[in-house]
Amino acid sequence: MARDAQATRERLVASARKAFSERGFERTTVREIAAEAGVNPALINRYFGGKEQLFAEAVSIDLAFPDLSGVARDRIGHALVEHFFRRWEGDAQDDLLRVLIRTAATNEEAASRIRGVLAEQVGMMVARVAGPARVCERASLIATQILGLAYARYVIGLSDGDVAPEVAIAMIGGTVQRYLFDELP
Amino acid sequence: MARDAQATRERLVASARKAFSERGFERTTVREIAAEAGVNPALINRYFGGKEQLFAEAVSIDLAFPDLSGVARDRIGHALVEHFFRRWEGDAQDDLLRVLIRTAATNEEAASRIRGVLAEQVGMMVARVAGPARVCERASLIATQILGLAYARYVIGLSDGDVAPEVAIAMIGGTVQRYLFDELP
DNA sequence: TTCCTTTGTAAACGCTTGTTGACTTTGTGG
DNA sequence: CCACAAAGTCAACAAGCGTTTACAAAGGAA
Repeated sequence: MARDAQATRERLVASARKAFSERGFERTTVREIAAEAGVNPALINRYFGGKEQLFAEAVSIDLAFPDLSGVARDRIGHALVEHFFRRWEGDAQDDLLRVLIRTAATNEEAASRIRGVLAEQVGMMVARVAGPARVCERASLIATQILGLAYARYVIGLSDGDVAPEVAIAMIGGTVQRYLFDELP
Repeated sequence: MARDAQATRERLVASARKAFSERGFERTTVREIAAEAGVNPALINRYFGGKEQLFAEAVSIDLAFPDLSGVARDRIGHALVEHFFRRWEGDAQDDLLRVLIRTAATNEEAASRIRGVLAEQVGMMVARVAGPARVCERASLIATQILGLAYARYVIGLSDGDVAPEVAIAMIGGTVQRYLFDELP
């Protein structure tokens, strides 16, 4: 080995995540990514094959749902919303959900990725806490609310002044709670 | 007058709306827009000054909230969600909210436009039906849910199979109802 | 040391983009 | 009829993009 190729790969992936999360896929240039990583743009092609493949590699998301077994049944919705808020408050500039939400707007690959996360991770969580009945519908309903919250905060730019975290956790938590457990028509 | 410049302008705006709503701002080219309108790309610069200005002119949105005076107080949320569904079911390919949601992801001008609509139109509606107290918070909460619904359907591509309209109207209508009238913490 | 693979750079390529300025067509008022 | 302004076309521009190709530095093995 010479001059640690592994490390440069990882720096490129990190720069890519940051750039994609700030500007989305189309507005981000490989030249920017390479510059931020301190290397030559050509390396992106050498290591990943191109911009598309770098994106695919940079964006693999894990919602990391918390352990809900110790949470009272009537507080699960609130716990989930609180989980996302905690995740977002930490200034992880490269938060992958943010990358995807921004990028999915004009990128089918990213949209498909979100559908996958929805079906697998959210669906799994719903099945675990609320049982197997109508999992897909409940997961989709929850997704409309959580994606909307993320979109409003990080794309539209609504601030804590517009939706204070404690208000959001209380009210939106109640909504998720309903989507989890209320009887569907 | 010769060869109706007014009509050409309007055809360009219509093509622009359609293109922006399908592909967002960056992915749409002035050449596409002009081709769809059946004219030369140079006319976009002649009439609007450039792509940015065409976008600004093409996107001026009116949510067109229905008259809610005849709706029972405990059904207002449902009526609102139903209103949006009706709006979206009609295959208005050039629906402006769709344009904005897609474009705002990477375009600050569009994001700012949504903030404006939120503050003015949604805020106004909330004030009218629920009174002046904490209008901004209620409007923001409603926005997270409605934007999320639109995002899920038109960006992520969730279908009626994932969230059937009647289920969505019932459940999400209930949510909007809570955001309008429930006591906030 | 010498060789040779790995890691990185430099410069250019081909393409598409938004935009521009000069030109042509068209309808109409004098 | 005929000029003339309005409406539209055409071809080219400069800039930026992702990508490729050829070449230089680096370091371990022989």
